[in-house]
Amino acid sequence: MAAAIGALTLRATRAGLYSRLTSGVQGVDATTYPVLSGLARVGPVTATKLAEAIGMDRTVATRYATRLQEAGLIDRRPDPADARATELVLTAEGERAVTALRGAMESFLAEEMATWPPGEAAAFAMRLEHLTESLVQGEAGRSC
Amino acid sequence: MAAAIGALTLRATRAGLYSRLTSGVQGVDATTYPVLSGLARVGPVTATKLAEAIGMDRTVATRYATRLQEAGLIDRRPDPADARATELVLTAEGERAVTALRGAMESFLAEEMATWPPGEAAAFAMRLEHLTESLVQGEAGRSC
DNA sequence: TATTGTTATACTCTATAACTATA
DNA sequence: TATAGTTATAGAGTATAACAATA
Repeated sequence: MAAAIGALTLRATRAGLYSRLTSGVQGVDATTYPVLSGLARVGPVTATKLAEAIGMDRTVATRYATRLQEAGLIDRRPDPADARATELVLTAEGERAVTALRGAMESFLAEEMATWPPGEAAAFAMRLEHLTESLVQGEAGRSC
Repeated sequence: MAAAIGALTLRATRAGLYSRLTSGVQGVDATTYPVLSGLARVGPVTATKLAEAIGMDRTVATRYATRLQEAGLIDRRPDPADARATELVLTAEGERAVTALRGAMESFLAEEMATWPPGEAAAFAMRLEHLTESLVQGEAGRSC
């Protein structure tokens, strides 16, 4: 179990997964992927809030957002409620990219879980999610 | 499920896990951890073979091995069968460090899995291992 | 000629600090 | 004064290439 977690969190594994997912989509790479998928998950938000949501530094998030904007996948618009804030939103092309990325991930998972007993996938996902939360919380707790 | 995998493979999560594990052990950090634990797993090997085993570049493995050697955790000895090769081995202090690291990981996992139904842990570990293998193999296969 | 170990170099990613504009 | 966004700078990590020694 420890070995499996170790292997899954290896930089090479992570980089391999992301680059495989993004290889078919123009304008996205392993580093900008979390920003794009995060934006798709939480909807239009400011860069600071998005950075918090995906566990990334503000400055990195804004830089990657600029890259994605240059690629035409996301857009910036002023927040009507706060003139300081800028909201990030997916463009139509960005939506298509996200759809493609999700499709690639889902087809991989479907293939992987094809032989699993019914109902196992949900239980596995729940445990994996909880495990990750514990890891993140444990880290956050350490700074207190 | 995709979200759980995404979160687990996030750089921040990985860095957090590794730095938490290694925070109590002198001479090991998040970057040298895979080298040390890999060496403990596969036994005395050359830097090139160790790098392959843990999915890391040869040059990076040798540099991190040097760091670990300077910290007194591993040692280099000539391979009797091949004068070109140098075998990496754990020192007594390195063995103690690995034991401490494994203990930290296992206590975390034990705490996490305390509420799981009996037998679930083994099934979960098996599926997680298989999932990771598929990710790695899929990446390797792409280069052919 | 190929391989091992290593070092040098350049490149990318990340983080700290600082700046501007607005609340 | 504090916060959002951004940019600049420095530091760490990684990968490509090249070297000497040996198979």
